[in-house]
Amino acid sequence: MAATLAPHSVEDVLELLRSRGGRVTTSRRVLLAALFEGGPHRTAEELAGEVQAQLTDVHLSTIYRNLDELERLGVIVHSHLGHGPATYHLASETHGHLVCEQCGTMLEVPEELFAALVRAARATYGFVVDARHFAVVGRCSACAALPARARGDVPAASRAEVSGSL
Amino acid sequence: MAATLAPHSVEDVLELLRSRGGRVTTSRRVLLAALFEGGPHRTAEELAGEVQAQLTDVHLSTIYRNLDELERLGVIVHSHLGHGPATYHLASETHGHLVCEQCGTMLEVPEELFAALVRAARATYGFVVDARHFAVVGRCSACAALPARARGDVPAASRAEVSGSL
DNA sequence: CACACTAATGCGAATGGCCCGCAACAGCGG
DNA sequence: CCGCTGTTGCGGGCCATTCGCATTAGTGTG
Repeated sequence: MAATLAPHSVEDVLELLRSRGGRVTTSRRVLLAALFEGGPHRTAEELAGEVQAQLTDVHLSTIYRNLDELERLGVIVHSHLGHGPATYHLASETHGHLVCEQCGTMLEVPEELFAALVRAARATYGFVVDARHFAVVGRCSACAALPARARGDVPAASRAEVSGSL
Repeated sequence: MAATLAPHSVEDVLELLRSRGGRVTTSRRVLLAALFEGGPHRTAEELAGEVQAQLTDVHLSTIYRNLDELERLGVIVHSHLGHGPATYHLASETHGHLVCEQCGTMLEVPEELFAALVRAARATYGFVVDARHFAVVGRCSACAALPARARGDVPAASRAEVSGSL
């Protein structure tokens, strides 16, 4: 709910913002443009980079504040993939994540994959699952094929390559 | 190896440790005792507290290093519940977590709850899910009943009370 | 049982991700 | 054009975790 504010154009969001007593600033406009144009899964820092490409003086903390605000408005959502920084994306582009804890590859998966879990959690515990917020970790098909507990031999060097070649 | 090292007594683990070229130190002994005796879901800092109650000079970084080591051996597992610090518990006491992002309450749930997801992920993507490592977030029955948009009004003050009254 | 070899530790400092307080600034309604 | 108040830049702070390094202490061996 929250009234399904999800699909918006930049202008729509700005208007929503204004209607809530917020103000339309350049940094917000640019941040929104970045969110709407670029791919999903960008970290605050990446987004900051994109914004700063056009507006050199935008401070990281402003990015965080604006991301928070947008999230409060229901426009975007952030997820924690693996151990690294959170990633942000439009609420309308929502999906689940499977992250390989061995090689760092990330798979985006449709929310339906979680349907049974969502149903069971609600039925059994009255708990409404938000399958998008935290990634589901495990091992991807390639790594799963390796000798099971090779983990000891392969330190977490992988982490550097989060999200593989996506 | 590779093999179900999960259920151990303190001594078993120490022996495993030694057999891998590791050394049995007092801090490890005490840390293991804490892990075996106390409840699940303790953070590194909490564990450090318990260890230091008996061995005043154990440094936090030693706790982290030992926890890492134990995890590498497959003796313990750590999970990320909500946004706070990670929690550690014995691999044998494994279960999933549902964390309410509104009030912070945590539910421990049997792994079966994830059975369908695990099956689907493997069937569709060849991905082997580890449902324990990251919590599944959402809203608990109480919070789900509230007007959906209360989020903006209730800052994340909740985090302090993680794990509610369990 | 002493020794050497090297794992483990204490310590402090650093890192990374994120948030805060404050004073200056800038939308927006009037 | 003004003033009210939301926003921003900036710098510093905080928390969880990690690192480097010199020192200490398990261990198998002789």
